[in-house]
Amino acid sequence: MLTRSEEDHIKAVHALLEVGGSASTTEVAERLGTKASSVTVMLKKLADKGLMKHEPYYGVKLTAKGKAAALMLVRKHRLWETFLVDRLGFGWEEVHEVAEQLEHVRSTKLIDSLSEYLGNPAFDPHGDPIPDRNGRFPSRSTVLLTDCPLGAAIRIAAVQDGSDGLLQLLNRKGIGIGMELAVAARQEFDGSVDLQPAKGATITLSAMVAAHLLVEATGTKAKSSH
Amino acid sequence: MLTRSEEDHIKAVHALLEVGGSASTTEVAERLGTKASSVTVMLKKLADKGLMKHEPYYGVKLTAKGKAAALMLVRKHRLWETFLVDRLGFGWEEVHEVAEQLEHVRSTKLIDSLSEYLGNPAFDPHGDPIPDRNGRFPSRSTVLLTDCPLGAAIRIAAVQDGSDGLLQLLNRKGIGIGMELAVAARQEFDGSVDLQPAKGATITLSAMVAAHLLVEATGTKAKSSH
DNA sequence: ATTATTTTTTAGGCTTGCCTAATCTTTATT
DNA sequence: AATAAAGATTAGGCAAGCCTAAAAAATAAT
Repeated sequence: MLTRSEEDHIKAVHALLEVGGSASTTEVAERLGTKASSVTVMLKKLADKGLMKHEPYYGVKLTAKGKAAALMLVRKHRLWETFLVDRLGFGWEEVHEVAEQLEHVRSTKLIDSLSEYLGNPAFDPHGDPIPDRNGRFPSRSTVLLTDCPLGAAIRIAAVQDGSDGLLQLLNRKGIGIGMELAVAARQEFDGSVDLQPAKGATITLSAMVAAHLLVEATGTKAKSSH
Repeated sequence: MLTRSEEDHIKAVHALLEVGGSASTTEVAERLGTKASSVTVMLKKLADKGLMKHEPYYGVKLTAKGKAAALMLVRKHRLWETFLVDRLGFGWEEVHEVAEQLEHVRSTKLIDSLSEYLGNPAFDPHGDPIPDRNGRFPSRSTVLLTDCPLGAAIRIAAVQDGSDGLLQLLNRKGIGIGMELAVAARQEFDGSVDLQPAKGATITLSAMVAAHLLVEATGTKAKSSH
């Protein structure tokens, strides 16, 4: 059985491999608020347990077993976030820390019951996909708002790596998951994007914010720019 | 801030003081599955933190601060049990272990939201009272089934210290919290009790089982024995 | 290519929370 | 009251996880 610290390390490695393709000792340490030396020892231990492949000085990869463990943690984390927001009325910027604790509770029955109770949601309040009990992700074709053609009709699908500050900013601008908009303009100068809701004022997002937003194209075809 | 182990010790001490009036080092150790020597050290540490009064060789008492901490743990435990049974469909004999983990999650907002979500229940699925956020218990006058006069009309209020085995036995006999019955007979020989539901066959409980059942008198007056 | 820098690993310590074994202290027994 | 038994505490160890400092390896810069 895994300790809490072991679970944290697996989750950190998995998250880093997801985005960057590599998970360095230092990066893992930063993410966990520990030191590289501690991480080295821990990764070695997890490698001995068969959860990772660790080539000293060359980084780590997760084994199938390690990946399954990571996905189960992601599943638990996102289901609890969904519970906190949908049922207990938390704001989406408040849930991370609590979910971080809840995800370590060990009970298969609990997590499967929770999923069912919530209606087996496929996406969490931030729009991130929730793996099913076999570790399979729901499929969906999304693209970064940054890469969206001008005039495209889109739906906000997810906020990637949303810090509390970013989520609060989106709250203030009135942007939420599932919201439908059109890409009205993009400023060459600073990369900022203007979004037009069906009704109401245009919303301007900086390039920095846009780079965190995953969107999916809606049925409506993109208009050519004018 | 308290560690998980510290919380476990406080809870054990509180539980022992509740029933027996005293909490010996050995009893605490048995309850936690550790050794008396470890408990001694831990209690001393908690005393240093101002949560207990520890007179070596003479036992411990909880300070106001310690008692508040214990009550908050009881509150969390019982609210989670209620959630598991009422919302996720767990059986009342399955919830203890999971609640044991959930009770250590730290978030005032979480527990208050959960309570509200559940309708601020005053009693958990075993009939045990749930302290409010200020540590106050709901009041109710109950008596052990063992001490109930013959002929009394009663309602099952709670199961005290119900092991999984006991709870399963009660399941099989069809006894549940809130059930209304009359005390139909008591056998001198073995102390067993016959209970008569409004409809259906008489249920016989051994003295050992009856000693775990807390009941409250219902409106109906007790008939004299015949 | 050699040196400098950055990154990773190893070595040695510290704290927490547990253990066993030995030493009190209190309580029971004779 | 003296001794035996039971219970509590202290002493010394051990594993987990973290740390700092030093050594080793990989990468970057001259």
